[in-house]
Amino acid sequence: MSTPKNAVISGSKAAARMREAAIDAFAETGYGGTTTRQIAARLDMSPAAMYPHYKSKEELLYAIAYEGHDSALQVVLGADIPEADATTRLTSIIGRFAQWQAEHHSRARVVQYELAALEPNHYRVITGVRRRTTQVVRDVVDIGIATGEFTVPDAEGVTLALMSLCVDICRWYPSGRYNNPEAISSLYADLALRLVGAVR
Amino acid sequence: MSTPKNAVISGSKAAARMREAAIDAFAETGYGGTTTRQIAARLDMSPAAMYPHYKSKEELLYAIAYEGHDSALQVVLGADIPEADATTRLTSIIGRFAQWQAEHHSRARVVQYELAALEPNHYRVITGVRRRTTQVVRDVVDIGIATGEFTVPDAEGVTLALMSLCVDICRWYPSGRYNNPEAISSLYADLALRLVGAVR
DNA sequence: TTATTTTCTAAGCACTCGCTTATAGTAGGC
DNA sequence: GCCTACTATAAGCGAGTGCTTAGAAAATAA
Repeated sequence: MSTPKNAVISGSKAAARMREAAIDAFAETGYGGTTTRQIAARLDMSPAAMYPHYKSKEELLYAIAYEGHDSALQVVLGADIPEADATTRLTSIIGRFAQWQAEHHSRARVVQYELAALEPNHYRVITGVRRRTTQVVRDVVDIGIATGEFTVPDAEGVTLALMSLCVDICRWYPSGRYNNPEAISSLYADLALRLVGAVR
Repeated sequence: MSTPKNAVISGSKAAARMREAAIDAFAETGYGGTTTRQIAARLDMSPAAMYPHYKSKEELLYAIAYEGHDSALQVVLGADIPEADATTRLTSIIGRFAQWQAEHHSRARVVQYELAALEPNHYRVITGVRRRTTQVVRDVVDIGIATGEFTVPDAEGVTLALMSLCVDICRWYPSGRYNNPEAISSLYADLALRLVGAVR
């Protein structure tokens, strides 16, 4: 779970609504291009309404970024099937991760593109969570190489590409025929197997 | 060429310096998070220094976005080898396009991530240029499928993935061993051939 | 109920925003 | 030389910025 174990995210209903409003606003106009008044206005509240819940605009972004990255990590961990072969595992992990990026494309955009606005200490926490998510994929790639299921000259490069491909979904989704999370999921599962040269 | 054929980009030396300063600033703090005063300060100029060259902050962004997208299109067109086979063409195009993204990662970030701040008319011009760039890749994918060089169940999806993969470079570059444009170029050329299932 | 804590608002502070205006400096053509 | 066109500045306008304070309202606990 993500909610109570760190003091980062307030459990209050109003705080959650503020985060949702902020996500929409940040996704549309960026962190620097969004004012705290605009966020409050989306909830028909006064300009000061954010401050009982978050000490600053940056703390609000941090709460959003932490919740989002932790959520993505849980999705990847939950999609893994440790007892299955590497091909099945990679299909499940990338399919679900890509689906999450599509389903939550506004959230994903804020969470992944606005990190530069975080304080150094906050930034470090977020990149730590992100590293753990990447490591789940990397481990499966390594196992697939070891068992001979995958043919990969460069595990680091391919892992980078797998993550990069999924993360970029929030920049363009939806587009053309790829306008629903299920279509994304199956496309990206296939692309992932191609990238690792899986025998099929 | 990109400079004189449209009135978008001023040929003046000072205007070019303003664009460079703005690119660095926008890449670091985003369009909304950057002030015109900060841009001027990078050139040790007064807060009003931008206005003889650009009517507004948005016009400055538009000039940057247009120049950047046009430059990327020229790179892709220049990398194509129409008389060669599809495998060679795709290798050249994606290798050079990815290399450009790495070499110009600050510029690429502004050009690709800050488009939402453009006026609708300006936005439309930019997406037009982007569509032409994508079409170059799409055409080669289609030809490779037709000649049997590539095995692709879904040309639209694979083209989307090829572009997406390259565009996302500016979000993370440099990283680990992938810290120079040549390494990016060869990695991405290989990844592209994997994605299209090229016979090798 | 009353007492306590939490959540919100009205008002406003010190400062910054994009941009305008009026003017000074400067480079090149004649 | 001098005119013209361009490039820059100083000063400042109206509006908006993140955030603070004091206190009202609302929810929760006793």
